[in-house]
Amino acid sequence: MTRQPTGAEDGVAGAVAEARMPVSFRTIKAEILKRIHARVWLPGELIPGEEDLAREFGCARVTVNRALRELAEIGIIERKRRAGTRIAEHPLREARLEIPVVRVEVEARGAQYRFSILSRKRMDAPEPVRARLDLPADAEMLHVRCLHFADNRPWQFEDRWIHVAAVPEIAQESFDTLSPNEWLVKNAPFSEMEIGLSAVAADAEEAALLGLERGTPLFVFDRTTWLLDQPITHVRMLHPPGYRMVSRF
Amino acid sequence: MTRQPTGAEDGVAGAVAEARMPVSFRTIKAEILKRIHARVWLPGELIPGEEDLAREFGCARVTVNRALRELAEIGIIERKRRAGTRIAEHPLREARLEIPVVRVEVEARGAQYRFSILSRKRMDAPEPVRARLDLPADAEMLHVRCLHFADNRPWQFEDRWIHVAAVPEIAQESFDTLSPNEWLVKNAPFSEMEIGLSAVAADAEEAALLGLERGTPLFVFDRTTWLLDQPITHVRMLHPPGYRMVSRF
DNA sequence: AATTACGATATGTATGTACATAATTGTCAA
DNA sequence: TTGACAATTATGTACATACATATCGTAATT
Repeated sequence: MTRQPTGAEDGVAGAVAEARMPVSFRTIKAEILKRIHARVWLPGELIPGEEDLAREFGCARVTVNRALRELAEIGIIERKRRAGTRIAEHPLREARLEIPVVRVEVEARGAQYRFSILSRKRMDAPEPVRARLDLPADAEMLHVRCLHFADNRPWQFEDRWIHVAAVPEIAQESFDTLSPNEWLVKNAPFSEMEIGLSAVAADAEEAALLGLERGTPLFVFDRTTWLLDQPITHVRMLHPPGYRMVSRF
Repeated sequence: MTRQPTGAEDGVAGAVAEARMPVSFRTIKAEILKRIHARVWLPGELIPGEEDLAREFGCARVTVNRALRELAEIGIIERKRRAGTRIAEHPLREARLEIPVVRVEVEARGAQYRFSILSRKRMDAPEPVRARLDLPADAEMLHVRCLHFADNRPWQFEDRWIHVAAVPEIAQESFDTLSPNEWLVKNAPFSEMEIGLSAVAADAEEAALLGLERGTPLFVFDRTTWLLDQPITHVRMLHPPGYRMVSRF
């Protein structure tokens, strides 16, 4: 290929003695943050346009654009087409919470993973579950209870309801190699999900299963998923104290 | 944010020969997602290189690059320099957790917000806090404890450590109009953050402050923030039972 | 005065090009 | 066999350029 439509690059030959290191978009991000912090630019204030910044930093506008775009993505600044870029007044930011497969999560800590199915049967879902999934009373549901272990110590108690019609293949699945969690992740793509995080006191059964005293605080992670408006599953996952869900960014 | 319909959405397939509308990186993202969903490309599988995809879509490599970069950012695919791009094995989906200012969060529920500073003094931080912030023992720290109310009922107990050197202006702040939370959000931008979610039993003091029995399960939300490697603050927020952090997407 | 049309302007995105960088692979020597 | 090193290659990023698009302000029109 090797076309050279511009071929310009005229003056270069004789003029430039020192080679300028290209300015990275990272450098620019850092500099912008520094200025915000140093109160050179105050919240709500309009900052110079991309063109100006590019001139100031001695780089291309696209480079400034990328820096500003990424800052806007994490809510540090706000941009509008004709209006320009301004420092966010209320940098309401969002964290991204990674939701791994339980097995991977356990193994990532260097522990040995194991799970055991406590029960698996078709039955009518209780009202709260039906309501969350928005399903009629007679919808065929599969109820699976499963205990996940890390180094043979209870790690998570999973209480799951599956809408059979949405994942018919699950009828044949016995979960003897893959946990319901992993099976669904691999076999049932979803487009929407709602997660809830909270804390509760262990009831008698939960305490017994997790090997804890009744009333022990449990970390609750519940999740409901849909594929294009069709409810797939609702799961409630309980963790013993000490568990910490982390996200860094 | 920053969505726009593009209006393009051309059939792509193959027919369009003349007068090509530029292919948007959005189009490419969508197409890639479609292929993953349709199992054209399976988890773990290597997909064609940027050059090939650019040729296939009839666009510049940079455009494909942007599409793939953004998909990699949300964990859909994984990229390595010499190795190429592959579909993520464990489509560990991630939830976006919005982290509003407490006041806004309370007011959004139609409740009346109020807060009260329990203590505010300079003191050495305990070892765990220092460790998390990666600060030496003699770093000057400000410790602030604050109770947030919704309709006069305790909503959150905030226990915060601030690295004074990172936010010197805080020395003069008395927090009589803005809570530490809101003050920092407005005045101390950060570039990195780590959040942790867990459950604990209320100790005697926490129980007293929140008007609960000792041992009651509390939902814990802790957050540490940095601005370019400089630690800013570490905060631990405790919520009474009933609190549920939700995220839908 | 209210409404509409339009031009100016800042951001948004696509392209071709070039070079940088990381990581795998092949090659050769110890 | 193994370790060092170079060649190869896919991704990562920068640049100049061009055009697209959303808006704001203002002028023209109703």
